Amino acid sequence: MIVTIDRPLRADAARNRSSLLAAAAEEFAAHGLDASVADIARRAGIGKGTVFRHFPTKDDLLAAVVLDRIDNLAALAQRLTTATDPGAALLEFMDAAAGRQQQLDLSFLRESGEINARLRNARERLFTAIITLVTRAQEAGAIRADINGMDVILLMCAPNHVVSFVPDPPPDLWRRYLHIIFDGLRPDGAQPLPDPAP
Amino acid sequence: MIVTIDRPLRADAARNRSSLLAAAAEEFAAHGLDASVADIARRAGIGKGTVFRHFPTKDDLLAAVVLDRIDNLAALAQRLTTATDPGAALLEFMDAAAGRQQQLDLSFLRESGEINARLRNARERLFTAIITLVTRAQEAGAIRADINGMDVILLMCAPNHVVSFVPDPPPDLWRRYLHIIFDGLRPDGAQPLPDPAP
DNA sequence: GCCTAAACGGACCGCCCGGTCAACTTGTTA
DNA sequence: TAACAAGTTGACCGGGCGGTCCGTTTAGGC
Repeated sequence: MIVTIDRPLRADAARNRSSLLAAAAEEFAAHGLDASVADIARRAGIGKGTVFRHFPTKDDLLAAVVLDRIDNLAALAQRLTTATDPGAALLEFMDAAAGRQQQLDLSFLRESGEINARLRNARERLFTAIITLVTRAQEAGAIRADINGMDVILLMCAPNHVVSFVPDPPPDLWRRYLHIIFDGLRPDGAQPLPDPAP
Repeated sequence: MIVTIDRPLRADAARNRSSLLAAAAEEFAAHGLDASVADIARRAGIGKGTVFRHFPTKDDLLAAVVLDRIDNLAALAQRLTTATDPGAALLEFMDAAAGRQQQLDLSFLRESGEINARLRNARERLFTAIITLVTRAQEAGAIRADINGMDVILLMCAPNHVVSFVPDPPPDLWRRYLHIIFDGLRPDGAQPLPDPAP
């Protein structure tokens, strides 16, 4: 068992840590998981060794970036569970979720393993909040009944991915596809879905 | 200028070439662009050097695999342009397109550069066939008017990508998401899309 | 201002990858 | 069946990656 005493970070270390996280977020957004640690370090203006002092592994660094985003999303989702218009609330949530590069996050959704407890915890918060969001929207008749929290999680990431293939995407193009997908969730169509939700 | 005389391949070379292509398709499907040439060669039961004799570059090998798929898709799309029910035809096409791993293909859709002429040609055929498919479906009132051929191309790849994040996906789960997305293309919703098509 | 532990940084390591090459094997043709 | 071109192969190369290490710098309590 490893015992770590959380003494406060030295001022310069704290500064470096935050610019490192910012740089990592940008670099991962730009190059996906292939972003190199050396590039991240360069962008943050620190040495490569310093990166590994803060995060023992590239994966740990990625996890920290993702935790940040999942945390924010979970907070937003929880806030929206009390909105007056449940349909609009769900749309707003998916809009916020799709607006950022989420590919990385998704790959962490399935890791059931030994990721750090905070991440697993944040994921749990996010999941349950989304489920309430979905349930309320269904009760309000805003979306079809045979939809899942998982469906929403999966679909909200599609727009960004899809847009990533067009050469010079207008910055809001993803909204177009989110809109289409959200329309697909509406109860109008009424034909049952061919497969059960995961 | 390089002049190549197309003499017929030796029997063993032809055999190797086709098992190489099959192995490459499987390996790319399993590991994406990160599939290593060595693994592909091993799966095909040939030496790594042989791979590079048939295709001077890993990218050329990928292009050959993709060409195959694009060709098939284009043929299907052309066949469907004369179907009696244009709405069903478009759905059938998207179904066939989504049913296979298309991520690779998409990345080639945007390469305007110096990819080989056959590939560019097949892509062109695919594009125009899809556009007719979409136009006919619109004239039949099966899908909304503010949709593009490009929209269809982009969206038809989303289901597979989305499903790739669920741990042990049932083999037909992608159909669920294709269905949702296709419902989003239906004219019922009627609210105009927030952004113009690419 | 001094001292020490904390933090830093970049040279360095081993690994894996795409791609090359020259020695070897094999299909083909007369 | 002989002889040659076509094809095969795996050792090898250079480069880039994640990760390590140790000499150097620096923040902050006294």
